[in-house]
Amino acid sequence: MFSKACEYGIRASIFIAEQSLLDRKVSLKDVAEAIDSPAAYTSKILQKLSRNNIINSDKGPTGGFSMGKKELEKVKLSSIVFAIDGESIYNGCGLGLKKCNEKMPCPVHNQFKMIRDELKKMLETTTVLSLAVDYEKGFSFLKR
Amino acid sequence: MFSKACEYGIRASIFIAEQSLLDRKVSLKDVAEAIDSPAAYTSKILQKLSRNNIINSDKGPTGGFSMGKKELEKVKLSSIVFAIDGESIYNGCGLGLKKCNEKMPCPVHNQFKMIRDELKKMLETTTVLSLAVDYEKGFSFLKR
DNA sequence: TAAATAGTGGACAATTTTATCCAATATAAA
DNA sequence: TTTATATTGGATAAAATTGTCCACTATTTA
Repeated sequence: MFSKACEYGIRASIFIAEQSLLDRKVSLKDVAEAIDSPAAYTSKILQKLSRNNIINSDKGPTGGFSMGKKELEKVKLSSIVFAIDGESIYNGCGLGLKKCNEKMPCPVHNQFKMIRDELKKMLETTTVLSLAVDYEKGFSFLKR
Repeated sequence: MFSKACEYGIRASIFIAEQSLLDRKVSLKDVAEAIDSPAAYTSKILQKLSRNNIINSDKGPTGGFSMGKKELEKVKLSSIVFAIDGESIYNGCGLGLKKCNEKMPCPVHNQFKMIRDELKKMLETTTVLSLAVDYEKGFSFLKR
């Protein structure tokens, strides 16, 4: 469904969000351990999220990654997916045709449209904050 | 959503099905041209479909690929996806966790389950035959 | 101002996926 | 039985994705 990079990105964001709720900045190492991902690769992904204003990053001692109140309130899963995987999830044809629309649809255009629209709605309405709160309560897990 | 191989596989199956409705066998070249895919790569995919009894393949002159009446009636998209991409679409965790279930869910487990179940239902109820019939009527396209 | 810390950026490596090439096999028709 | 045709299987190659390494920059604290 998503690229590995995107999966790491979502998991990392949830962890950073949760720690930010507790007023804690986290280091790259913290993140990689919390979500069980390769640190250096995760670093690249966090850079992307940072450039897209989804998370903050601060250098130097006492530095690390965090999310501000504003970000916590407004960041949806869709922002993360878009920042990392682009809009192919929404636009791309299910059968890989370059052009595929109502006028000239691939054979499964309508069937896929249904699913895709559901997915889109889900991503656009699910906040990282809500996922972080559940995670904080121990209702969900970021590794294993 | 699916691998490129799987996209080619679905498109190829629809084309072969449609031609079989007209009692025509098609060659690898025919398929590759009809769905605009690399021939040699498509060959590997057709082999996989053939071994999974989704299509027939006959060697020699007058050989080619085809689908029998039985196959035409029973082959669903799910069979093709399973033959090529395996069951990761159904089982795999949306966030890439090795273990993810009701007891120990990833943060988006339930949200993804909804979408995935819809997708599964769609794949399991959509026959290649129905897609081939639409394609035959000019309602849908396999390239561009 | 020096030292220690933490993210950044760029080059590089491994793996997986996608794609190509060609000799071998099977088969139909002449 | 020879020839032509079409798929098969194996080896390779190219491209994309995933993952690693290391020197550099920024920043805090002593």
